[in-house]
Amino acid sequence: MDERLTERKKKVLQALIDRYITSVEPISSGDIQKKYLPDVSPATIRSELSHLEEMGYLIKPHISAGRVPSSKAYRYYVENFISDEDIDLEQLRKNISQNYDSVVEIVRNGAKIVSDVTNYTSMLMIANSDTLTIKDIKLLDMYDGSALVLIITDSGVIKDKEIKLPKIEDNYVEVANGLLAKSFAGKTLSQILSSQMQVDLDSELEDFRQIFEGVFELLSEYKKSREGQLFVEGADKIFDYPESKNYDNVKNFMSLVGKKEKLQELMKDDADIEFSIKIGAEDAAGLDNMALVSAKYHVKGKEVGQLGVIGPERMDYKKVLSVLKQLGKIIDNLDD
Amino acid sequence: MDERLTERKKKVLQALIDRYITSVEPISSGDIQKKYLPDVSPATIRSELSHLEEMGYLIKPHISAGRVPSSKAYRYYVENFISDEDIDLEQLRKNISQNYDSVVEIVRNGAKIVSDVTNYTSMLMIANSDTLTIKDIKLLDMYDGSALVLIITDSGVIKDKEIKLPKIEDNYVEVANGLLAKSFAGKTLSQILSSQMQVDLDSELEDFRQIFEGVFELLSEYKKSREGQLFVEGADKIFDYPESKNYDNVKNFMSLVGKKEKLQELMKDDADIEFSIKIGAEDAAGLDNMALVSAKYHVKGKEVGQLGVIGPERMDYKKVLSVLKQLGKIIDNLDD
DNA sequence: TTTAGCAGTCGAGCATTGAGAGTGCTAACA
DNA sequence: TGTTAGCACTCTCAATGCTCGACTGCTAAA
Repeated sequence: MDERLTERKKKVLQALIDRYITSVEPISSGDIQKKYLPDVSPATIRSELSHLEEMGYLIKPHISAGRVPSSKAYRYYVENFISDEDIDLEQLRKNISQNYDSVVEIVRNGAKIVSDVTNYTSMLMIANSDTLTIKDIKLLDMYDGSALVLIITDSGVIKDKEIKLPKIEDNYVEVANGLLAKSFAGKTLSQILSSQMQVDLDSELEDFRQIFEGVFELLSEYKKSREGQLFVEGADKIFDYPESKNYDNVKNFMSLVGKKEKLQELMKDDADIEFSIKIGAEDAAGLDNMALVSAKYHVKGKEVGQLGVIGPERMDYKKVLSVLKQLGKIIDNLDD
Repeated sequence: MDERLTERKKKVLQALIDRYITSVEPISSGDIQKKYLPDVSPATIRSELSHLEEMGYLIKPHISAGRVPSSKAYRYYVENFISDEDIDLEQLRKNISQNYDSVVEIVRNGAKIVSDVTNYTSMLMIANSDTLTIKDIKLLDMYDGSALVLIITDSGVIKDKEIKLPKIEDNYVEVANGLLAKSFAGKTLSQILSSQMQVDLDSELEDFRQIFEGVFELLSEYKKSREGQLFVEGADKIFDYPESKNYDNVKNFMSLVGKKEKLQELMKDDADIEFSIKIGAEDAAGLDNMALVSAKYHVKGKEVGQLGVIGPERMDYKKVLSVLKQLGKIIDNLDD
């Protein structure tokens, strides 16, 4: 989009969006003139508006109403009108430190925090664990025919689970431990779970096949259990928006928020972008009149998931972006 | 409530409710006469209806409309008109076995299953862990200044976590293990976490205070992390109900479903009842025009949580109860 | 006790109306 | 060429009144 807007058109557009975001009612030429551009007449603004409408930035609900921003306008808005200075860091910090004790709690409650602070519906999706690296695997004999499997990973997470042991010979567990470490240490979860590697092991380590199969099963179960888990908070926030006056909006919103798979899909879409903003149905099917802002989260530099906000297209992008950014920093910078 | 209803009144009431549950529109005298009691005239039914209304079982939305059941009517209905025979066991079994492989998955997806099958919003709450019994606690030296804590409980759950070790002397971990086992084995989580016991230990085991404190912390964190976790599925189901035509209904419903604390409270209320049915605001504040059916869940005889359905007051109680009962049996009877 | 008949009540749907809000256009002006 | 005032036009919204249809409650008779 290399359409250039004149300075005045920019001003008008920004004024209209700013105003619309707070009032959520069609904005008229007189409105803008009074509060933002008192030096020109409403008629002038009308002609600017009508031009902006031609360019696709504005929509008229009907002929005798004011105008409303289009998705394109919001996109222009987030790209051009939002700067980092708008961020209110301290307030969020205070808010969080007042209500949450530990880091773990903050991460666990990420969605709730964001929803509380922004007053929009928000969601937290746990990153998939493909790049999780195994540091060590240990079997711990429980002396009752089973063993405890400990999987030590690079993100400090340890997965525990019991598996049944085959007939136990004296140093069976010990040997198995050595083999497991040798086979798995340093590998990522997805490397391990690729079928190729399974075949290799099958032929080489016949005696320990059972153990290995158990471990594979545990790993894949673990992976599955973490796969894109998604938590939604504040779904009822929509009733605080004026948009909820319109039944279809509520229904759309709710049916989207209810479909976790759909949300996961939306969140996953841009796995490689730090911040993603999707506005309206043109950006993602099903997002009619809605927008989704999401951000990656890291703990000690390692990606742990995504946090997102979903709300009406006219959401307060400044606020949402600043909250997501700040929370991201807070989470990433903590020393456990 | 020891009001006796005549046989005919019962018939009329049941007919009206049955009909209302499917049509969700006020039921008229003629309606009932035609489909249920063709041997008497509408006028007769009218007088019965007007009597039932006096008794508080029926409500007239307005004078020229038919009648609608009151909360009291639903209560009478679930207590008197539902028998166990109505249950359709096979279909549910099939449905579940088609879509889910393992028991773990069924438990994890309990809310989703119930929501899918009943077409109502449903929720799953994990039981609190007060009665969880510790079988053993083991420290596993990681040789990097920290140790892995393994807590082996009676429900096969094993909690894993690292804690920092104080200066390590040779057999420190070994001794600690002995002490931990001696102190904790056989106790329940709530026994351990009572402050009384902490004091005992403080005086007796000064050298290992740090370890014990670490373990206490882990246990209480564990408890907290499991405390009444609640998952809601199918919140958007309300849009399939005719009730959603009414904006206030939707809003009420959504704001209840959005408030997890409130839902937890409602679920916890009757912790000692196997099946609980709450109908309308008289049974629980905030439940206007809604009903909540919930049931305890057990795995191998041990309570693991509650499953509930929340929907309009006129929900299909037969179906919901049968699904909850059957799923309960399926979960309890499985051999891992 | 039951019933038929009938008057009475109310809601849903529809058309009509007037007020209010904004726009687009035109013609004049800088 | 860009800006402006003025005005006609369009459309929504809320209020009003109307009719139609659906039930009920009552009364009087069986």
